[in-house]
Amino acid sequence: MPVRAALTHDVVVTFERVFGMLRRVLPVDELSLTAASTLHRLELTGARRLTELAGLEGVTQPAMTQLVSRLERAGLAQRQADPQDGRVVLVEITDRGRDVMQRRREARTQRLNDLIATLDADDRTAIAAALPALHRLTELVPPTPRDEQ
Amino acid sequence: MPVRAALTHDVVVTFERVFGMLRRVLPVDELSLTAASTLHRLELTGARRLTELAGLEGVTQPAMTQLVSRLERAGLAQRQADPQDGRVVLVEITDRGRDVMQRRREARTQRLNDLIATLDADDRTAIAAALPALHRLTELVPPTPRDEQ
DNA sequence: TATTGTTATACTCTATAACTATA
DNA sequence: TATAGTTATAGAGTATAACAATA
Repeated sequence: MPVRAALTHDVVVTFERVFGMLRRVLPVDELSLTAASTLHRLELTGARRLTELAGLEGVTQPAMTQLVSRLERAGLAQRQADPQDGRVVLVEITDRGRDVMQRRREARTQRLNDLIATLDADDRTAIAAALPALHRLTELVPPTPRDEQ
Repeated sequence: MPVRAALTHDVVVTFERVFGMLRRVLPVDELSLTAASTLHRLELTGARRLTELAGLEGVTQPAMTQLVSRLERAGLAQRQADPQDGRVVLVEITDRGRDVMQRRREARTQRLNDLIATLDADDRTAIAAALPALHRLTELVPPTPRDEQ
């Protein structure tokens, strides 16, 4: 289907432009992409096993071990023992971690707000109208791609 | 303006979800974000000075020196002398660099295409309708934020 | 003296391989 | 013996500070 393929190409090019723009506009505020994504997941879903987090975030188990150690050192997450299985480490976000994520979202929103405010009403409407579709798009990805390997 | 602020908040949250989804779906294929962005810029605009690239990409001069060295080692870009000014290094993309970028875009398009194809027609239409607005949004960012410092 | 770029050094983040502890 | 996690080691990618070369 040529129409669909052309749309996809435009989507890829536009997403890459948006990526680049956000990378320059939004400060990393001390959290790596994986760190922020992991904390966000812990915020939404509660405690998770370390290996499970590694699979969900698409990094190796040693990488997640180190990320969790860094988050723990920064007071943003903490390890817990699993009473059922002595091998397992459960990871959960701390109150401070929630605060940091909250402030991060506010700072990013403020930055982007200045840009979006300069768009005309039609453009803002078009973006707003696409958000539900984009949200559904993100939900299409199998959440645990590594679990099947 | 509450409407506008609410929109921005939703945009930030959705963009972050899209970011995370793309990070898991699209393989990095050996190019870092900065490397891909730099090559893309060199593709579009031709040879640029090293310091200029550092400013455009939002990294320091030493970081760009090292990135260009890695790109050169991989055969994707090359340094050239500036005949007008002996201090200046001009960087340009190679034919192999263009090939790599082309294949990268094709691979990403193919991956995303599978996802987008599963959306319903209304969602695809909404996303397509938002692309021009998103493109304009990316153009709002001053291209060389570090030049003014 | 100012500008352009490189080198030196250090830290984060990632990977693979080898290891420890529990099941 | 298999699974969960950590430690060891190496490389990419970034920063700041010090340096060399050219203007």
